[in-house]
Amino acid sequence: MTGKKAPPARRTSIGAQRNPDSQDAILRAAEDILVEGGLGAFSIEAVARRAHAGKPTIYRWWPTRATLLLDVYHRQKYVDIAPDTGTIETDIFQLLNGLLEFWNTGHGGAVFRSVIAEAQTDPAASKALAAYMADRYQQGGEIFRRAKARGEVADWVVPELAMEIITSFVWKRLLTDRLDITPDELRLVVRHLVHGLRAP
Amino acid sequence: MTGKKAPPARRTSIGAQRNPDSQDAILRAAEDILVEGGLGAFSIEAVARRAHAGKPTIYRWWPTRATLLLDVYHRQKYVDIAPDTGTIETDIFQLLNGLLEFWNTGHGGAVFRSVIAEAQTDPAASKALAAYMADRYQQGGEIFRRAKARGEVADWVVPELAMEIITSFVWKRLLTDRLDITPDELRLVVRHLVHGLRAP
DNA sequence: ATATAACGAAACGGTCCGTTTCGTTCAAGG
DNA sequence: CCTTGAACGAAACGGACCGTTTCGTTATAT
Repeated sequence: MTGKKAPPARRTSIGAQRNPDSQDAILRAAEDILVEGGLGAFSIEAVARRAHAGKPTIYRWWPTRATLLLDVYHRQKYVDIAPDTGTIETDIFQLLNGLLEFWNTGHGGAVFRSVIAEAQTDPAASKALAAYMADRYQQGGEIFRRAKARGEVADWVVPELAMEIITSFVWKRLLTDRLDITPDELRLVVRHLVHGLRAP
Repeated sequence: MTGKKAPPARRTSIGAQRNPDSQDAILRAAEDILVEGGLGAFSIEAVARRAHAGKPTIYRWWPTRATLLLDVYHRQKYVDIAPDTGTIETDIFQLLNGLLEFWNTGHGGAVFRSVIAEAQTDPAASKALAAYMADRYQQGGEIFRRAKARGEVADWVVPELAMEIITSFVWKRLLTDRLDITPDELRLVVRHLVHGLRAP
């Protein structure tokens, strides 16, 4: 819960400039609706009602549903994408575990699911998501660059591609409502990824 | 393209029983709309218009949007989920390559994307998708059972989990509009999965 | 002091929702 | 053979949300 109504009375213009109170109220209302009712309940009308804001105010600053959604998403503060524990296997475990915790405990999971779903309909959301993911892969790829420098991972490993591979499993779990992964299960998954499937 | 209008004139009741012509027309119209306009264009109204069907006829047989969507999806005929080439690496390559071709060349990709997106909103769709996936993992897990019998993959590998892992990468690519994977790239991905990321 | 822009509220025409009402066509059962 | 009942397409319903416009108010920027 991020709260519902900060000013009890009517909020109004503060002159010829954007009202940060309105902005906050709208983003908070949007997040609350998304978490409580999912993407199905997420409409501009509903956000406007809950935030006690006018629809034109929302449309002025967020021209589409997707931009508002992405703004809610970006307000979430994220986990460490490139932990440095000294070994690649624990790095990956830590990364995925942090991601799962972020999705499970906060509102991150519900919001991110919605962004992905929106991207299946709205090309702008799709593009924004792609750009965001590319950036994450670039940053997170650091754990593989370090591991390659240590001689720990094979030289044919492409850091960005490896990042994409190791995160795709938890993506799928997020989208199929099966985020209840125990640390033991996660360790097994990481083992699959690091050591491969071959017999020793 | 599955065509648009089979009977040029008005289609009517054939008595106190379901009219298969109407059923076909509705499913074809639904698929066409989905492929042409995506999930955003997919409404019961639009399907009824295009199929020259009454809305009550659709609601009678498909109580929700999700059930119609899933029916369209299930009409797609699918690829071999458990190829048997003799080695696990080529088995996996063949499996993923078939999946990519199915998604890229036919309508399978567009339809499946929509099903996943719908599952983020509709709990019924989510449940149906989960059941379908569990079944696919069970069937596809056969390639790992065979490989374990050959002593080719490690004995700690869980077939169903391994299936989930190897398919999650292409899932993510489907959902982020990046299915343009060359055979070389795919081979590299499979290499990641089979041999792991470690240095030899 | 005036021009300008953001604000919330209310209302607009339009689309889709899910349902009901109608006249029809025809299989099933007495 | 003839009545009953169910499925059919069409049309219309109230309701929700869309994206936009119109309004009176507020206060910054010039």
